[in-house]
Order: sequence, then structure tokens, then C-alpha cells
Amino acid sequence: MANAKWLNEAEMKAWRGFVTTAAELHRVIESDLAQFGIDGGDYQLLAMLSEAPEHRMQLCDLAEMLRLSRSGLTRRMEGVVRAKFVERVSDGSDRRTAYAHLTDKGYAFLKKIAPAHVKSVRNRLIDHLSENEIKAFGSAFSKIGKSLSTPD
Amino acid sequence: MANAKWLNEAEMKAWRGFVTTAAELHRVIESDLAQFGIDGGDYQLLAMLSEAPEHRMQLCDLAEMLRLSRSGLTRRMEGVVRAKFVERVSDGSDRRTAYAHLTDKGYAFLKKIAPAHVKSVRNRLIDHLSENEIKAFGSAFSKIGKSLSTPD
DNA sequence: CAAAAGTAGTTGCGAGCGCAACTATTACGG
DNA sequence: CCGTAATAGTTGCGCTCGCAACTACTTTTG
Repeated sequence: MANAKWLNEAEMKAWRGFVTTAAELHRVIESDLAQFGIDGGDYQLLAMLSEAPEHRMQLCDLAEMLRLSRSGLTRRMEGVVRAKFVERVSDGSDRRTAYAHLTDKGYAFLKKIAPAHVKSVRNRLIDHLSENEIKAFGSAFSKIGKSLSTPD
Repeated sequence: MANAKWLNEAEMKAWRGFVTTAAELHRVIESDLAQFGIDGGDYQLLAMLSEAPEHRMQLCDLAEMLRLSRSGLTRRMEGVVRAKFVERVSDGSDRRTAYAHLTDKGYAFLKKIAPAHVKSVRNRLIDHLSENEIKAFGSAFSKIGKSLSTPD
């Protein structure tokens, strides 16, 4: 391990860029969303539900899709339920499970703010990238995500 | 704004990939570091100091380089100072400012754990990417970072 | 040269998250 | 069947962070 390969220049640039910029980018796009009273986590939750069949998902699956711990989702739900964007539904067949269901109000809200959010993502991210960089971004994260979800 | 351009498939893939995977990647690499008793924030702080002239930086500049708020850095410092990896030095000429100085112990520690960290970054990130993706990653984040630090 | 504005750093506070421990329910193995 | 293991979700706790307000200096300005 003492003579492990160091990072070359391009690799270091990629890693440092990721470390220093990713969190910042996240924060800025979240702050663009603040004018609507929600943050990025809420937005992703609503977006996922809006794409799910019948606008509902089991909490467990939703947590995985959002890359949240189960406890993290519990807290996240509190906010969107209080805002009446989502309601909790329990299924009779398995009394352990609960579902998140996007309300009409939540769906309408999402449709209302989506254009501004998309614009924000363009301004902060997409518009700065070449077509090649966009493709590379997508494939890179797809591969990384896959490797993270396989045991090791 | 109502008819703002939506994201096309490649753009959406890039954005979704970033949102769902970036934070997770960060967490995993941090957890690889946990065996040494520090987290990614500490590592970056030590690494920056190790590359600075005389192994020291003004807190203000260090915060900016680490993309931390000033208060965030204050707290971050507590840990590495307690561990005697860094010491606070005040410069006589301007009594507002303080410097962070990497101790010999801190430098030795960094050199000791760096190979494992690099290996972790390779395992989790670099090794999954093609050369083209690595270059794209670097240039993409470089451009994004630049646009984030310009007013608007 | 005094008052105002700016800069460096700290502190109180609240938000979001993961982990570990817990409850409640369901599935499995002898 | 009954006891053990697995699964879904919640709660307590601790961590890191940013924001806003604060202190303590330094620079600018009228």
C-alpha cells in the first residue's frame, strides 16, 4: 500500500473539482429553490412521486430512490405532509408498510415550480457544459452509482 | 418562463446522476477514512495546509479554499487542533487574523494515511471512469466552479 | 482625528442527515 | 405452531454546516 499509484494530473483535477464544487453546486441550486419554500430534498421527493404509478410509492422504496436513510425519509416526510403536498397511506395487506401519495395540491405545486427549477439547473450546471461533458457526466455517475450499490 | 426548455434525455441523466450519486460517493469515501479517526473535511484541511507555503494559511483563505463558511471552519479547526495536527498562530501585524499551521505530527499523519485515501478514491471513483470521462469531469467542475464564484 | 465602514473570527441557533436502538408486524424453520 | 429471523418505520442522539448576530480589530473618510 505504501507505493500505491498516486493520482495523475487529470485525475487529481477531476477529484479536487468534484470535492470542492459538488457540494457548492448543490447548495446554490437549493437556494434558488428557497423562494418557493422548499429545498432540493423536498423537490426530489415530489419529483419521484410524480413519476411513480398512481403518484405513490412505498416509503422504503422511496428512501432508496432518494438515497436517503429510512430515518432521513421519515423526517423529510414530515415537512411535505405538513404542507399537504403528500399524504401517508397505509396499505391493509401488510400493516408494516406505509405509502407516500402525492396530493393534487402537491402535483400542482410541482408543476408550478418545475420550470424555475429547470432554469436554475440550466443556469448553474447544464449551460456551462459541452455536449460531450454532459454525456460523460451522465455515464460517469451512472457507473459510479452502480458500483456503490454493489456490495464491493 | 412557462415555456422554458426542459432537460433532454442526456441532460436529465447527467443531472439526476449528479443529484443521486454525488452525495453518496462523498459519504462512502468519507467512511473509508473513518478507520483513521478523521473525516473528509479534516483530510481536505490537512491536504490544503500541506501544500501551502510553510504549511500555513490564514483562516479566511483556508475557509474559501475549502468552500466552508467562516463559522464552519472555526468548528472544523477545533477537531484538528485538539488532535494536535494543526496549531493556531496569531500574526502580530494584524491582530484580527489567525493562521492555521500544520504541525509535524499532522504532516506525518497525512503522509501516513494518504495512500489509503488515494486508493479509496481510485476504488470508488477514478477506476470506474474512462480517460475521456476523467477529463470531462475535471473541465466540467472547473467551469462550474468558476461560474459559481462569479457574481452572476 | 473621530466616526463610520469594512474585515477576521467566534458563538448561538436551527436544519438535515446517518447510525443505533426500538416497536410493530410478517415470514421462516424446526 | 412456536420461536427466531427478517422487514418497515420511528425516535434519540450526535455530527456538520450555514446564517445571523456579536466582538475585536483596522481602514477609510469627512
